[in-house]
Amino acid sequence: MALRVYNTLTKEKAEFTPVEKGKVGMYVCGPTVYKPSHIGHMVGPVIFDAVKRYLTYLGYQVTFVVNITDVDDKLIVRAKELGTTVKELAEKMTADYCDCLKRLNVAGIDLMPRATEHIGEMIEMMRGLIDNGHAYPSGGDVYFDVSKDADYGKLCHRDPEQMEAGARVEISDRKRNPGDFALWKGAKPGEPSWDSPWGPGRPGWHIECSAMSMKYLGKTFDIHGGGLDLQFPHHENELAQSESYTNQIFARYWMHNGLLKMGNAKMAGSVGNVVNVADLLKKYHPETVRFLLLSTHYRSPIEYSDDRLAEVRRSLDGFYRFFERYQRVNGASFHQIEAPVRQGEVPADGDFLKEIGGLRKRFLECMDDDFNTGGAVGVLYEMLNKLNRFADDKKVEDASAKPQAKAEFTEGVRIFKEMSQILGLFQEPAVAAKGGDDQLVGGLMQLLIDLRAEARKAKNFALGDQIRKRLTEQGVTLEDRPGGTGWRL
RNA sequence: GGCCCCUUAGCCAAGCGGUAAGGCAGCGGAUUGCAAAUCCGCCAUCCCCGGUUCAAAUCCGGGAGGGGCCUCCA
Repeated sequence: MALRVYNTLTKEKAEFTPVEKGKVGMYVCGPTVYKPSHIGHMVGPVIFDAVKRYLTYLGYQVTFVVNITDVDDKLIVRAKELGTTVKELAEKMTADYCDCLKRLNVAGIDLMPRATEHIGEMIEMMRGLIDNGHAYPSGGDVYFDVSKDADYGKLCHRDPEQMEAGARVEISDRKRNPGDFALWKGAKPGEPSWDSPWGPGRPGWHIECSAMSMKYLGKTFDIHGGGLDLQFPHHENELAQSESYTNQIFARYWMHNGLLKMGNAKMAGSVGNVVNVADLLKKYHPETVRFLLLSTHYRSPIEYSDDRLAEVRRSLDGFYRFFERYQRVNGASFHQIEAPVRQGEVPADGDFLKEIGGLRKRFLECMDDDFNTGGAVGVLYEMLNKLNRFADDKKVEDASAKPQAKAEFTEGVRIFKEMSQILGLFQEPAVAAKGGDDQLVGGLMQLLIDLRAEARKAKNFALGDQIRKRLTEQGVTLEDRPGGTGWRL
């Protein structure tokens, strides 16, 4: 089966074929760095990180670019409020953004170009657009002339005339048409500015993405992604100016992710209901957040709430307990397993591995179908169930377990790991139980477990249960397993 | 006012014409001294009304409810 991708431009799924065989260029719109990142900012990066992982798994060499908008009205206003410079604010907030990405295991971004470092490219592009009649300077500004672009509106499937009807576009006597948008804004006193043939100023919002994406990925590249709310005007304008400039197709596949919802409204700075990533991560492990974002298909809105996060946290427990189980069987951590990337069928002997192989196939089919991570996550749960069942049936934790059974079990776990890596999940121990590494706590726990064991041996269950009950009150759960008693927080 | 999209069990969520994945919660059972963990089983006919089809959650038309965009927004 081949990878199929939904394209906003055509409104349908089509088989994915890159411009250049074996390579993929992917550009995703990043944040305007004027405030700390909220969770909504993480949706795109996490999803496209998974997209890159999967494309890489399929053998493509992927270049993943996320831009940083480091000059803009909001930055100027915010910097003034804080009594700092735009540059300093941008640097600080970019660091925050990068830190959030790192914690959510978004590891695939190759380049993060800054708008302010590409003024030259933008000027060159504007010059070209003015020369070919698609843009015009006006009173120190430069505008894109929408009326000169025959297929303007094709991304959003809108007729420009209809849009203008009830539109509340910025009125300016410098524009020829109300729908025209600024490529360059003439400097006002006190604002950061750069020299240009049209006088000092700064770039408009859309031009940076055209200039930078084409610089790093070429005039025609494969995937352009971003939030659904960026479709218009940002992406429509980006597309219009780029294709007017090069006379070539800009991005071949436009992918738009659904927005995060708080209750029944989207989460956004403009709505004022944002949840800071840094704050959130104080309460929930990053993997819980990543898992939540990948549990839904990327084009659907994602329900966000504290209850939901708590539920995800609970549902993740099954995986984490299984990893502990694996460690009991093999003595090594699940996280150290090397799971090679294998194309095609995995050779399988025996019903168990055939079953796991079948699930692996289903997982891959989900990903092939427009990166259906939600379906893929479901398959992961099914694998977990099969793995546990096999472990129960064959008693792989017992010393008497057959080496053959243990080997099959281990191979099954490797396949599970191979799949989970594609989603960027379970890469590191997520619940290194608080205090679990602490020698003193470990020693004290062993003491209590030993005392309880003695009480139980003497059939003093009342005392044994009291020890367990009081530990439960402290948030410690005991598990009596064949090989002895374990505990976790 | 215009343009899009969504509606699947108590909650979250796959599904893209062939008779409803998965998770959380709940219930019953195995296991356990009792638990925990794990396993087994149970738990929906897909917002409503029509239509197309041998066959529809899936296609078409209408209705109801919710959301997004048209303005900065991931």
